[in-house]
Amino acid sequence: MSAATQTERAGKAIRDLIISGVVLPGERLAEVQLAERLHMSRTPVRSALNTLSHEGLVQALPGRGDAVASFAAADLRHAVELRGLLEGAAARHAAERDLSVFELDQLNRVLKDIDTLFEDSPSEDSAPWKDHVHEYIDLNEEFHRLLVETAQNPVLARLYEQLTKLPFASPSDLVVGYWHLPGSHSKFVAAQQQHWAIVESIATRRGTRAEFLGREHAEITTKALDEMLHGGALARNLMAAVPRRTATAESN
Amino acid sequence: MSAATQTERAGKAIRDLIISGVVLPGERLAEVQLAERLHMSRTPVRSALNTLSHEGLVQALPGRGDAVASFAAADLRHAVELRGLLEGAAARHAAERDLSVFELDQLNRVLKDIDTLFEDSPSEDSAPWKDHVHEYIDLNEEFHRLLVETAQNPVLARLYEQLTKLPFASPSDLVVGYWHLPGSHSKFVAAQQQHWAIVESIATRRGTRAEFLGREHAEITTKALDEMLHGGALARNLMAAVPRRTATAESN
DNA sequence: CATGGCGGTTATGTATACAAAATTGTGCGC
DNA sequence: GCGCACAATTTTGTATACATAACCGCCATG
Repeated sequence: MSAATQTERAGKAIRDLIISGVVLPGERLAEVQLAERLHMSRTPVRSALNTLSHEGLVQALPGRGDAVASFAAADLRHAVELRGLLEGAAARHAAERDLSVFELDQLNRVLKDIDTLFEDSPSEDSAPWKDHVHEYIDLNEEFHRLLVETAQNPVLARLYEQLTKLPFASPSDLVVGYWHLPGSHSKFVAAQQQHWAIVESIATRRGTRAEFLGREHAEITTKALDEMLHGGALARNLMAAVPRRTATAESN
Repeated sequence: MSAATQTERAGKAIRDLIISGVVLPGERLAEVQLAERLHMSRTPVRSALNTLSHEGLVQALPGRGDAVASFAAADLRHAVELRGLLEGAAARHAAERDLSVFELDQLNRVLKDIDTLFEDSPSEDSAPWKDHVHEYIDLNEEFHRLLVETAQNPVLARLYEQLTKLPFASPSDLVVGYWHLPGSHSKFVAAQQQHWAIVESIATRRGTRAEFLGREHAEITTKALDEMLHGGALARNLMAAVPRRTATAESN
């Protein structure tokens, strides 16, 4: 039907269960229970849980299966900061190596597309602003992906991928929730200016500037994160480590 | 016998097969074949391969099992540089937070122990120098482990762990091969001075200095790595991506 | 009443049989 | 002789049965 293998289906399904908050942080994930719910055998469930534990979404308990991982607010901030660190390193690597005009064009084109988006809605009150969220997310992710790819550093790319597997560390994870908040428009415009500055630094081979711009770029996300945390706009089901019994039966 | 579960045994065994060069980079790792060799069923082998692919030692081929991962010389350098980046971040975090005297004492004590080692053999010609390798490795690893732990940043710690799972990215992976090369003594002494400088920066809350010292500290390893690469002292079985047929039968 | 062992129960760990997919080899047609 | 399709074989993916270890309540005992 949807995915290729049962294991992939299981991974997606369990991830959704966690992110949507159906299962809460700290809660045990029993194989049989999951297998029943997903209408498959324990084998692919087990395999998926193994993968998810490596990705950090579930915590493996030695000899006692797995539980949903829980994160503190500080963890979110740290993850974003680390993404900035890695993207900064990527920007430096890109700046310090010989990159083709094609690669630079790729980066420029994505940023031009984002510019077009903002020209189309120059303020928060503009009509198309609201509808542009997903276009922006796609383009933003494409830019960050390109940036890491352009560094041509497989080890860095791997580490970056592992970090952004966390459901709040990816470049666009918070965008959808922040887009509609008042004052967000200027933040995204500022972020886009940083995008341009990063590419300019890369094009002119200024590695140090590129690195620090990459790090500073993450600060905007951190700011947005803090606003969302204080305003309660962040309905994250991953954070509160509320212990809850397994409770398959609702008899009480 | 040795380990707790078959899966752990499989993981250890396969890792050894790869690191010792029994199986070469790019070579396919068939489950049945491994299961036979390790005298167990496919299930724990499969589980271990899954884990190893997340650690980066084997590469998962979608739908076609796994193959031994291969690394280029540039990958080794990049891994070391990234370790410096993360240790620098850890040092900064440690410097910028309120750490207890106990934590500082722990760091100081490890460094004092390393000092004792060097006082015991002040030059390469000193008698006990050769025998101190493993003591140094233990203490060095303890220091780097403590440094990351002191940052109190679980996301960073996780990322660091994932990076150092690579068999050449860990702080002491190259030490044993470099120890006996001429001129290494001064390098280790210099590294130890950087250790002290890092702890001093942390103690005096100088985060930026701590971070850059952490990054610079990795440069020594990079230097050592280059020497070993040029001198052929690095008998790594992970690097050459020699394609080889599966060849269970040697009939031809 | 607290505690510690004991057995029932449930969960994970492992083996194996079977299904499906991919690879390889082979033969047919051109 | 070359290429393509098809079948044989191998390999991975999945289900299920069994083994083993962890958990939980109970009862005996101090």
